[in-house]
Amino acid sequence: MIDIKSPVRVRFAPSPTGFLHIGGVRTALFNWLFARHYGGQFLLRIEDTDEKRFVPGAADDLMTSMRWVGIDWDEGPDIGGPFGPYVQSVRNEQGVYMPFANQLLDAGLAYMSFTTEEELTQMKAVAEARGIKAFRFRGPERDWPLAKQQEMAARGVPYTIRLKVPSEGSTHFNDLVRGGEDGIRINNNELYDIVLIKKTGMPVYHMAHLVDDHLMQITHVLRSDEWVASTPYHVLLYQYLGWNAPTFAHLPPILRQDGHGKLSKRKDDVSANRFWERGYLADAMFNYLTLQGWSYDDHTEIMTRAEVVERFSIDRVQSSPARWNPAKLLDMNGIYIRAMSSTDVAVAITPFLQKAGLVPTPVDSKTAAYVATLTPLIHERLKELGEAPELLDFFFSDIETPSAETLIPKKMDAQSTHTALVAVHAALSAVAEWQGQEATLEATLRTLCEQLELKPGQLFGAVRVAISNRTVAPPLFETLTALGRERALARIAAALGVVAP
RNA sequence: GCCUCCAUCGUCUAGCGGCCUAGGACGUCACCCUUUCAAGGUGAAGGUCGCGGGUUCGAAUCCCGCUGGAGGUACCA
Repeated sequence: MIDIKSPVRVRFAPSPTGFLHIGGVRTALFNWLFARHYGGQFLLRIEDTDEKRFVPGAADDLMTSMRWVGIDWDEGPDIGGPFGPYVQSVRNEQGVYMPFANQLLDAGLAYMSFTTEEELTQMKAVAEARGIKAFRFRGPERDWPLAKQQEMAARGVPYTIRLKVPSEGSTHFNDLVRGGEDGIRINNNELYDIVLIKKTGMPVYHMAHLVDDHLMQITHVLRSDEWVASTPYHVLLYQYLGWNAPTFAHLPPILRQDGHGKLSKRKDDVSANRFWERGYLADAMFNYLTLQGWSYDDHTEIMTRAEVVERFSIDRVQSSPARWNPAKLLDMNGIYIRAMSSTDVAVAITPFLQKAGLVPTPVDSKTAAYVATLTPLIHERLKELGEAPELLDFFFSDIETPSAETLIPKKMDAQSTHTALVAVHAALSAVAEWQGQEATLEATLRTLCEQLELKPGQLFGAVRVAISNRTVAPPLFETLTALGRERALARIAAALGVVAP
């Protein structure tokens, strides 16, 4: 059992470079769960130090995605907080980072590097040509006196500020989920002098996130697995700055469905907003994501938010990768949909019906009532709310008269189908009031089956196709009454024309 | 290439030295229910616990090697 000291402060710090994808949501979720379980704070910070990849609106989009899944934050760009602002570009404008870079410069733990990117690639190429397997950049200026560096800078030569990484020894850190008891150790000669401040004056991730984590009093860093390789730099930076490092926990990656590589928003259709667009329930997504890299025991899967918060522990976070499994998510979504009341489902599917043009916007009370009567017919058949329009469209709009091919049931021909449908039309016409008379209608058609010596499957099938122009539809008699006597009879009449002799 | 991490049914996972002839879930298949499709019920197939060595009376569980996979190797995060 890992002992976590309260109070904890954790954060999710995405960079606004596009839609938030499922992997990002999972990282945010685990941080949130950690904070809520241990009664600490969870904050959101926007890391927009990459001017080139910045996408306008991405920060808002990502907050929408997080809220959708049910992740709220105690401090953040939109709500502020005692350690704000929570956007790095703004913090940089306020001069948050430079003093610390200067502190390192003064202490001789960082240096101004005048080596250009071109020169660097050149140096790499030369090293490679000479057979040096792994080129680890250490700037020639690292041994210059600070005065000489400042002199160059004063002449207007562009420079970056690089961390002076030791060439010898090793750097070690512990991780709550990986590396075992001994933690992770890396030889310093595997490291290179990373850039802390770009020549534009903008801090790089390593610098910015670390300063912010310290200033914002972050106690635990739960982040994606891809950061373990750069954690040694962070450990070094904490030492150089004289700060205590937070506790690290690197979360397992979510691999693509084929297991080849991490989930990526470019190659995989996994941006969070895609899921609510298709009719995934936030609760289902929450529950599914919870299980990507964490488990409670050997059999419990369906859990409420409160239960997960109560049960979450970092000990049970998996160190091996999870794999994106849409089929499992789909199944879970179905479970959550079935757990809803039909009234709630009716409300939930309405936007999808509107989007499909089946229902007016705003929806009038009469249509809303109709949707409510239709919903029970498809409720348990729904795995994505977005499937509702295709399941219900024939209730809202005219159908194409079915072809003879789809209309004629198994082991029957046009002649017998025609005879059957004529009989159906007559028998059904004889029932004057259909409202609530599903049983009467059923009895009527079953009697007809006996008279015509047909199996229910055959006769019912023909009627189903006649009224819906589809072979798969909701239960027949509920469909009939929901459609209404007049429309249903008209459709049957139209259909029997198709198989007329 | 080098460095780091990871390794149980197709997939997600339980398992932290004897309860394991390895449990659950998704998916797949069969049967039942049944007017189609779902849902529900029952059941089945599916893992020599990546491979090879150790340690131990005893290993999926501990150690070593190998293999495989992932991540990193940017003035991106």
